[in-house]
Amino acid sequence: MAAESKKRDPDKTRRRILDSAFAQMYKHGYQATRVDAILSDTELTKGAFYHHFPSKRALGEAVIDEVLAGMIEQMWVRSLADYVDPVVGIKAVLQMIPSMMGQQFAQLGCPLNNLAQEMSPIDEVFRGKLNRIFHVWIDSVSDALKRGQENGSILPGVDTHGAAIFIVAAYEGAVSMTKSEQSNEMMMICAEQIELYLESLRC
Amino acid sequence: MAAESKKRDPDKTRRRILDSAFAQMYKHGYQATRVDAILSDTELTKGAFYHHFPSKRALGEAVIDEVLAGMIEQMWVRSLADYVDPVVGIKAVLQMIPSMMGQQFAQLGCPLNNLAQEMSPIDEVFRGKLNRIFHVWIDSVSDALKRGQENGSILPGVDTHGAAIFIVAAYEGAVSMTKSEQSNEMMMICAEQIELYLESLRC
DNA sequence: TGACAAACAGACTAGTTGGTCTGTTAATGT
DNA sequence: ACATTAACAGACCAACTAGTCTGTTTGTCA
Repeated sequence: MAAESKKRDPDKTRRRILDSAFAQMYKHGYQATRVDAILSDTELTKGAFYHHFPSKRALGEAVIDEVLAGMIEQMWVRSLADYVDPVVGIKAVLQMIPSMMGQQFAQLGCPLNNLAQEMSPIDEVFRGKLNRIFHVWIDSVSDALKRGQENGSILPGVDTHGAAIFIVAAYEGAVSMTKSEQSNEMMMICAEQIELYLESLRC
Repeated sequence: MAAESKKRDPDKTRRRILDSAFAQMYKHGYQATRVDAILSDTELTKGAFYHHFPSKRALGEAVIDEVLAGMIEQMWVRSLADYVDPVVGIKAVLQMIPSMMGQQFAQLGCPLNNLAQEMSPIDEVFRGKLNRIFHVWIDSVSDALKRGQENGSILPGVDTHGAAIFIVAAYEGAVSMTKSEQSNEMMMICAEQIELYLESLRC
């Protein structure tokens, strides 16, 4: 049978909740995300929801741990590892992301930064989780730059940690401006300047 | 009489509401700001509040128009106008703001960017107001750079508009990282790199 | 096949929240 | 002094929201 919609699949159900929650949190933020909205979106009920998650907060934390962290891992950490030249790698990622996520990215910004900005001042647990992801990201950029120094594509004098922080910060700033403007124009202008900065790290 | 707390001063009352609302919105965002919280903070009542503002939304818009816009005007537009050398001016503002706003800035970030990130995807009116302020800010940086080109402190080849956008973006990114980390360390590291970028615009 | 637990269904609740409505009090102009 | 209105006071309400509780159904394993 093809239409086996009545069959139970707890793992899939949990995933659906997680995905719907991510979409809601991405657009409205954690606080403005409504459990009821997730329920009508997934066509599930209160019973199903609270069977899989003890609370809205637990769901929020699970979204960070199981969805968000994986996205950064996939988009940045793994991608950068593929390139010998970090400048080429970072440039490639910078152009891949907007095209991969499409219009949504210009409208909704960076899901990690969105949540970090909302939650950092009001919840230490959320902030800790989000900030740790930021540092995984920064470290992956820093590592790429270090490898570049070892293979002679990056100037030896470059402070890789400081540069990595700035690259992530500049990128987040560019995404923020893009979101405020609701147009990819801002992203392209900023990307140009970031690339200029990246070239200045070259040998 | 010194203690004239019973006297009525509608302008001052309105200001108190506006200031309290700004503080709440700065910390929690617009959506999570509660009218009741403003009332207990200002020790006013529902009657007073809804006499001065027809709705929470109108209050939010007033905070943007009357508080936020003024802050950017004061912090950036007026400050930059005082300097002949735009690089010196931007550097000075970059260091003035965190020291002026103190610990709050590292914890709560940039009030303009906070609101823009929260509201841009879900409310066109808010986004329009916030984005306009961003452009006033960008234009003031752009104008400073143009004056620098005229008086020979900035390279003639520099795209002042693009550079101005990037400076604001990089600054917002730096503030975001600082807020996520809850430490001024991020701000200082990024400021260093921004200054490096600024020097590259020099003659 | 029959017990037993996991997976779900959905009515219900207690606490919030923005906003309304009917007053009361202070200023202001005549 | 008196009328009139702006500025406020605060009880009240309807809609909403996270979470609970009592079931019912489905899978699993002996």
